[in-house]
Amino acid sequence: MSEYRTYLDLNGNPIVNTNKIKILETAIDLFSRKGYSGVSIREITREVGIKESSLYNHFASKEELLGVIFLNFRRAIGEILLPPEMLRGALKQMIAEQFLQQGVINFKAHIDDPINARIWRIVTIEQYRDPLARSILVEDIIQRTLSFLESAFALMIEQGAVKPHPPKLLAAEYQYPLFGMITEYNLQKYLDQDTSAIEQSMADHIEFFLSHVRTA
Amino acid sequence: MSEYRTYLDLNGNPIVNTNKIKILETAIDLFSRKGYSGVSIREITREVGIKESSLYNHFASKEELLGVIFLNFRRAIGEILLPPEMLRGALKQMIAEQFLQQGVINFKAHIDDPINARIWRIVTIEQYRDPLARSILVEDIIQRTLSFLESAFALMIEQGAVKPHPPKLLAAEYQYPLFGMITEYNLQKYLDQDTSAIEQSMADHIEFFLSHVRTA
DNA sequence: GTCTATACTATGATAGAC
DNA sequence: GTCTATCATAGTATAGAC
Repeated sequence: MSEYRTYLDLNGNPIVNTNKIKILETAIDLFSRKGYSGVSIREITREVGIKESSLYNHFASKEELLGVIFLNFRRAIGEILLPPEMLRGALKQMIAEQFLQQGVINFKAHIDDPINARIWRIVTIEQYRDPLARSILVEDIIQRTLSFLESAFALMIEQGAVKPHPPKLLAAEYQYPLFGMITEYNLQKYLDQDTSAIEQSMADHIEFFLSHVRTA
Repeated sequence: MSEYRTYLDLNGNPIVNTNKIKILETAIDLFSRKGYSGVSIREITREVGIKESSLYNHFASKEELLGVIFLNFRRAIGEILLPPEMLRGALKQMIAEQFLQQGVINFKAHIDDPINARIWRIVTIEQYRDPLARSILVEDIIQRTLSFLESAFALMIEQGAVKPHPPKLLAAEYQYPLFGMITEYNLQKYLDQDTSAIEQSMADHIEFFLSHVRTA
């Protein structure tokens, strides 16, 4: 259990009760391995060391438990990308290469947190069953990243750092390979396998991409 | 229900019984929307119009039912790619562009079949819970496609059609974006949404990729 | 906030008649 | 091959004592 992470409840208040945090993190672990429907309240509470009925003192239902997990994941995702209003300033201080590499560093910091990695897997598993999981995947992850990058590439073109391709195309060409590789990275971490090959692929991709689009 | 598709059982024999086929296709539909653990034998048999006990005349267990689904998906996946021994011949008759576009056509024919699209989703959902789903995803889909493309690009370089980048890098640069886009395509089809934008992205990607690697 | 006790439903699976 | 009947277990959730 991660000792110092803070979770918020559905009202936006920090969760302080130790057992409530234990329930959350146990559920995150089990859901990420077996899926929401594959895990029972009994199994969660057995692992936490409390009775089933005690769980309902903290969460109104199994579904609310998942809702709280997703709420907190949305917060964590929000921290991966720079706020759009800081984009122009950041690009003045960094060359394109640095900017994109910093993006990968930010992302790695996010996904190398075991809790985040687990919830990322829950989102993948539940995307067809649960509209909330789906909206996190589509809106908070895919669309938000692509539109952020579209703005970034538009600015890089404006600065003359990148050849004048349509920014949307550049965003797609840059990011879609990373989405695919992240999926594989996350699966390999789950299996405790070596991730150096796929990490190298990510670095190779950025280099390949930049070698074809940068003006220098 | 698709009337003319043939399924094989675990012994490799064709399944002829109508109800057994109905069970399979109902399970494929329900598993793809709710996940394996989210669907009960009762729900499947209710939809088929038989009693629970009758299902066990066709499948020894719920797990065997999923196993038969996956077995048949492996067969279907096998038909997407050209047999490796036909690669050299095909590349003599087609230019690189035609070859890659034919690949996308083959793949679209596969994934536009509703049954295949559903099982593709089941594989995604079950990849962390079920080793068989995982091996289909990793070995039959990802690794097989990448190593096929690696051979293809090596031949294209040999023919002078493509610039001499490492074939493995070319395969990754070409295919990973498509994996990401396919995931999105499959989700949009599931939601009955318009897929023209993501299809255009696939076409744009191939054009962008080729414009940077082809020698002509 | 946690417990015991309990309600009630849903689950995967089987036995045996037809 | 399908049915009725049944089983044992596991599922979510609640009431009320401490």
